[in-house]
Amino acid sequence: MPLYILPVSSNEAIAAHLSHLGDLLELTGANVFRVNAMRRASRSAEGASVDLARLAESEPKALSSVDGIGEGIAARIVELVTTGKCSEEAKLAAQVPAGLPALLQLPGLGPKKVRRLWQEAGVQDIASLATRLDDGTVAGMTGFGAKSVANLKDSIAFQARGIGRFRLDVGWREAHRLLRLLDDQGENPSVLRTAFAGSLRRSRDSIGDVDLLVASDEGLPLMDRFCAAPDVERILARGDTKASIRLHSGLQVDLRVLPLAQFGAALLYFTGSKEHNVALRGRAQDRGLTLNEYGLFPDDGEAAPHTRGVKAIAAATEEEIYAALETPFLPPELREVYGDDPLAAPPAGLLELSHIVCELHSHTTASDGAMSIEELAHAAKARGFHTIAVTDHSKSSAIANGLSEERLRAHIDAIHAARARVPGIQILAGSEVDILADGSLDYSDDLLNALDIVVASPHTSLKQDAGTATRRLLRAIEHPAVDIIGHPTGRVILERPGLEPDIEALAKAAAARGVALEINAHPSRLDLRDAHVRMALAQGAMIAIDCDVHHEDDFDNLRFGVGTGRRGGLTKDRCVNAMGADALQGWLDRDRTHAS
DNA sequence: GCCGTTTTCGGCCCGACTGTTTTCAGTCG
Repeated sequence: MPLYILPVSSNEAIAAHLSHLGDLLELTGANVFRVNAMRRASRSAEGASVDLARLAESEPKALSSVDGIGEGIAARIVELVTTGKCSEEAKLAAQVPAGLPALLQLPGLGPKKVRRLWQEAGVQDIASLATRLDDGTVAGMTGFGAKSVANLKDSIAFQARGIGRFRLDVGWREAHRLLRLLDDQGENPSVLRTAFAGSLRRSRDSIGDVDLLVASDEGLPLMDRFCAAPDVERILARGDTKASIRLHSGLQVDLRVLPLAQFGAALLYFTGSKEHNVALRGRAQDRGLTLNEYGLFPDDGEAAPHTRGVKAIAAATEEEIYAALETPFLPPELREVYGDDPLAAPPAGLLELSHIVCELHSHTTASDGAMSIEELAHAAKARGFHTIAVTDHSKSSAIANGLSEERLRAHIDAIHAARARVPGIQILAGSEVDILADGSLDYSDDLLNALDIVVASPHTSLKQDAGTATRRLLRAIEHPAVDIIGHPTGRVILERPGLEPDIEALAKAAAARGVALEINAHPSRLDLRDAHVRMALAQGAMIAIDCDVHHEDDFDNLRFGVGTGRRGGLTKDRCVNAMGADALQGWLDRDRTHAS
């Protein structure tokens, strides 16, 4: 979709323009390295920890300090931010049919073939491609045979199902199901090790496909088993060491089978990101080495050392490969391109799942949860938590059975009473209070002050413009009763974008007030998202990671929230849920009177 | 278009698989 007429104020919007520009360059036959540079800049913009639009206005020269953005692309960003369009993008868009870039998304079609379909068969968009496939035009072109035609028809039908990316939990579930199937619940002696890689392992907020690795010396039976797995809709590719299937859900799953001795190299390679791999290969080259999916080898100038009996310097584990490259080990979540050094060491004390010792956002049967106060407390205690905050919905969330002021007063008493029945865990009486459209809260100050903890969240009016949303959330942050801003943007992954507030401004105010900004761990939210976490940390804000528990299983979503935090560089000391009981109480007792 | 103790030009990761091909181009990750 051409975006060049929309105002450009967010990093995501800038990234979308650069990506679109990359498509257009590719379709007009530009140098492949220019195209790649544009793609790389787009990804860099998307993950940048600074607000590029603000930088473009205040200090445009600093744009070039972002990895992958040089003078040329910096100038385009300045143009986008100041005029709302990019003249090069507009010029190229005028040369290319508007529906053509969409063809690049069809599996099996790359820039070369799309260009030929456009120039030799007059294909303008997916509809005209379908026509040319049906009337035999495409089958008559050199390089396109009957199989290509059939595959393209399948690709179009698949795309028409509207299946794009998938939520992280879907990938997690399928990855574990298929790996269990392949190793026969751990009983298959030929399976020496299994892992999932790709964006699932990097804990991106959505995934395009699932990558599975199996260490085994007997690949073919595993390929058979994989391709015959329940729920396989179509086998997309199948070789001796690699196969791809599509499930009925539309999710594509790739399997690689390899010797155990090369597992680390393959895991590294297939975990990516692509940019991280490129950076590591560059590091290898600097040291006279060459890195591929089979290992790290001395570079003798010849290709494919693994096929020529060259002994690998490192291959069995990721750790030994990083060590041999004299590069600090990077956990998968940080293998993206951020800032000016993509191979910079991870922050000391990077948050881990085991650091989380309390849950501060949960619901009971009083509003829309499935557990009673006691059941919730027992479930939290069973997870080893020292504190659970009961934060049912406030009165405006009528659809979630939000509590009236009167019901909340009785609920507070019920929570206090439950403390005696569930010893060994602190049960906080709280509320998830709606932040109304104007930034006011859904309960009186008097009632809010009677609570141990207040999570304030936006639930409605999620299409406000950025300025209004920023003012709305700032007002909530500045309310002295508020402790946490819950799912600050209200986005739902793959469904709605949510608010686009000025995260840096919110984080600055939150830092001044001691308010934490939440990473809601539910896989449909992951809100704040990774790039927002980076921005918030840079401004000094504290972060909360909460499961927004409605059902007992929701505690398991913590891994996704922690993954998002780690992607944002979150350390243990900046996460309120990693505080011990005393420190947490100290935070809740902080001075709320000082002005920001 | 970006990048640089091989730095202002000349590189830019590389191997598996597919389909259409008789030796390889294109796509994908």
